[in-house]
Amino acid sequence: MFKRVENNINLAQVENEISNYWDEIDAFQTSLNNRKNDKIFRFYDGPPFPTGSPHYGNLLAGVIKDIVPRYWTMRGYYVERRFGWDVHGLPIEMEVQKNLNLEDPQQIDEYGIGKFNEACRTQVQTNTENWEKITRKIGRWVDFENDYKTMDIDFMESVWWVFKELWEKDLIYQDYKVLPYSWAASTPLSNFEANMDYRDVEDPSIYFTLIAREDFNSVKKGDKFLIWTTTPWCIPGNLAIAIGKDIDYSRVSMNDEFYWIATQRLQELDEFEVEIISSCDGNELIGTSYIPAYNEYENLYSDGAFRLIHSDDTNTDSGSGLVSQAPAYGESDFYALKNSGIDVIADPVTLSGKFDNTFKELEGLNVKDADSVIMTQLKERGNLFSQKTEMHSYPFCWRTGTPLIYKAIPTWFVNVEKIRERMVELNKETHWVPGFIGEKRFSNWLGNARDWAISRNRYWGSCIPVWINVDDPDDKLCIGSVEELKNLTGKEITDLHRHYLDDLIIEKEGKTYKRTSEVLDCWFESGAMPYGQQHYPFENEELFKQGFPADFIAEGLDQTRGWFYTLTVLAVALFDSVAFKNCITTGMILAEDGRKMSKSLKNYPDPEELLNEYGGDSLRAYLIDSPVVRGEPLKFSEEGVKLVTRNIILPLWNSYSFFSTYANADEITNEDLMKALPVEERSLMDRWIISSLQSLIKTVNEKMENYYLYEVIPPLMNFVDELTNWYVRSNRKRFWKEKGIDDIDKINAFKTLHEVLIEFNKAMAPVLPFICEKIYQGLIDEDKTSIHYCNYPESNPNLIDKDLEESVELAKKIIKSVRNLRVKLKLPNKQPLNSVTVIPSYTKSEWYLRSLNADGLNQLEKDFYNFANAAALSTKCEIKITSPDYRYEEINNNETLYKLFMENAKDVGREMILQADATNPGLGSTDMGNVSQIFPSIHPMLGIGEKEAVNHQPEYAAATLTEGGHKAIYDGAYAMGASIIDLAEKSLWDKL
RNA sequence: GGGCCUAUAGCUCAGCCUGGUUAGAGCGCAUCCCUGAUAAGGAUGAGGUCGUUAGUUCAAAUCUAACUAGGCCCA
Repeated sequence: MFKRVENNINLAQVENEISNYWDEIDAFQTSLNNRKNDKIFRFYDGPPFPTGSPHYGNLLAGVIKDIVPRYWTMRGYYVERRFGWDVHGLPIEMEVQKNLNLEDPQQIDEYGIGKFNEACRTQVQTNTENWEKITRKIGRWVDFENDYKTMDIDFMESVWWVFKELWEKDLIYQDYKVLPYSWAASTPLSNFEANMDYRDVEDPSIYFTLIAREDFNSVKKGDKFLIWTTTPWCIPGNLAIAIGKDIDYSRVSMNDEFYWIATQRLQELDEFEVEIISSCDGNELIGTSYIPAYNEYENLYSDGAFRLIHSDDTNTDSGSGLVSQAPAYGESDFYALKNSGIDVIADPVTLSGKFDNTFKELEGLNVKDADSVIMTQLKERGNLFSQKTEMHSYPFCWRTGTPLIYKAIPTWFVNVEKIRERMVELNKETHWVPGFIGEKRFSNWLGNARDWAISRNRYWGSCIPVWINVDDPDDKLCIGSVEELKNLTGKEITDLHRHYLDDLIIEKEGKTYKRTSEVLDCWFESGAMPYGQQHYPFENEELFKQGFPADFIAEGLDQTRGWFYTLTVLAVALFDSVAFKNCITTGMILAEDGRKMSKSLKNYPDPEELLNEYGGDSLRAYLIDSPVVRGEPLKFSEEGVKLVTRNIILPLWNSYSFFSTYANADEITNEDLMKALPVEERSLMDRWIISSLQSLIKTVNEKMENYYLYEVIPPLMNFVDELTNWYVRSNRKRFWKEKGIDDIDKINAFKTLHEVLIEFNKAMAPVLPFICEKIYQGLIDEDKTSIHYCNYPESNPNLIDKDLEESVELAKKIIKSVRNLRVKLKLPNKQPLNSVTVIPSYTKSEWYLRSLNADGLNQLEKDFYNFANAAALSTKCEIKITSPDYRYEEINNNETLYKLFMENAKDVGREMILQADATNPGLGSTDMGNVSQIFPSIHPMLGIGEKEAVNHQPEYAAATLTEGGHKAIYDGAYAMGASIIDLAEKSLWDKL
């Protein structure tokens, strides 16, 4: 017997009970074990940083990463789901620094790297608890025990293997990178940190001049190049002047001297009396040599320094169109020199932000203090042209409050440019949802990829496994495994973090090697995750190969530059393969006001409280049925979650509670249900709801197989409506019949509802794992089982009856129309009607109505009336069907017919043209034009593009029809000849 | 400054690819009905210069271009 359930339901409480039940029967593990010997569906979990508690973005990713694996598990695959933690990197270090009150790297060094790193390790572990709790609440099945952490020695060893593979493929090199730098903290900062404290400050704004060394094209020796800068302290490091090759420059005379300036910037000299001597393109100036303001780096002249070069970043929006280039202090300067083939760098500034002894007059001066000294010196040497100050926005160190500078720091790179074309090529193999992310955004990004800077001057991370000969910096050893390191050092290796490695010296062939101090960018580790989580190639080789590349991953849009990218770089570099075959990219979740969710503004509901109120299923359904799954932003609204609860989850529960109430009252058992007739012998309505469910299952499978999650919820919602508002509502009386009266029909009804509920809940189970489990448990007799062990329903084409579905669709329309009429006529809903006259607006309706009513089949008729009862028609009410008249006047006067006509008009029109073209080659634009000429005042109805018709390309001759279509068809056809009239008749009426 | 995305009813979004109907849905709002699935259910109605401008076309929410605003990422 079926248990009776309350129709009141406390979702969060029920979900908690279900969670406990799953624990009890070890449901997740069992669902995996059941598929142990089946095909593998490989899923990669993108590792989150365990800082703070999870936000909605994490939850969204978690939901998608649960739905898809649940679906494929039910489809019969083995889907391992290991949780991943990205535990290295700056965010954790920051958190720990704050806890320990350590302000900068110097203080960390004093505190002790070992103690600091161990504090990071502890911090990571305390954070993970919260994640487990919330993950449980959203119903995500994922293995926390058999997780992977980027700090595990196995993971870190695989990272070393990856690094060494790249090393041996000659994809790793060392160079400089210009980074935001805080001299007070003696450390480079991430861009993120650099953006944290911008202030408006007053800085010098000067024009200075540099003198042409010799004649070059229109440049004469002694000419002065006019250059603008707001950072005078960079002038000692100047090695070039950038111009734009397409910018026009003028040589002007002023006080008997000759100056060069961009023609568009001549206004800078308005206050002087100037005369333009000549002008030329920047192109002609490239290569001109000049004398630097300071001569300490004069030796670099022979290496190509002190020339005019091109830079894309030069513009004429401000300044003079000539820009001082100091490659050590500006990223764009650095690349401009590189691109010009000048491989020199000059950096007279120490790590503490002071000038070294290169410049005697500046030694020991802080760069900002040096500004005024340098300006004085320029003035003395005659290089200063003008001097004022300017307010602008400038980055400051968020910790020390001192101005940041940009400075070239030695950095390790992966040579991505070498493989980027291959990355673009291979990326085409990945199925992206939504498509534009992969085809446009990610593909563009790959195509423009620059070499990847992978080293960080930090502490808590995987170490760069390179030991350098202390006497010869070009002699380097790359270590690719623990074993290798052990053999070379003779020491037992138990951990690969800095404090275990920094003191390990390698003595080899009489030479001494010491490790380079940097750690790896933690993005490198996340990209190495496919290998790290399996400890490949040291273990699990077979397992790894079976599951690479991944079948599926999902993350937010921001990961196109993050995880998606790093996965791709490493997979292409190592295996010439994509890393994942299918990728769902989600949009960003914003607060309801459209701004970013912000803890301080409190403009969003706390995730945990929201889950306690509405439950995980509600949140899941809300997120999946929103723009985020199409890669667009979502304005998160608590009200939206509430609505989903009301529109999907409660009605679904109600339909089950309806079943349980009456099945219980009638003491119906599973054995009773076995007595039901086969589907094809059941009533029309039973066959209809079953057919509709089968069609739904077909659709849902198609969408899920292609990862179009956002196209899954609407049809599911639509079915909930059909089930609750049409099937249950119009069949209630069948369930209420007393015993002994038409027992079999009652059993059929119960059986149908029972079947539909079970199958529908299976179909919903990946999306709403809790409520579907709860309902399933109430419908079956078995113990200790779970809906998630079931096979996913597959559509049975024998049970699908499209004509029947359309008939019912039509019946629904009639019923709605009758309700509508009652309202308009102010007739009470229950007042019996003697007759209702239905004028179907097109032939097909008539056909359907006949099949419903006039087939002579009592059962059909009865069913239809049952159904009609929903509209409170009397069972004695006569439904008259009259034939519609197809004369064209009516088309315009009949809304339904008109709509239908227009739906078909295009096809009819196209066919007419094709036919006309085939049978009457003489028919061309003129004829078609005539048609529209004949009735210009009525409507332009038959249109054809001149070109297409003249060229006789019927496939392009997409004649279409507008308003007044029917008359137009007749008239148009008349204009074209009788054969077309026949065609018009035939094909039009066939369709109508 | 660059790449990508978005702009349609008070709100959230369909429709656009493949031009042609009287531009749809849900929520909200108003009015009414039901009260034997009731923290429900149903009906009706009001509400839209389809971001702006130009172009292509007989015809543009739909195609093209420019612009404006917002988002994400990168400089």
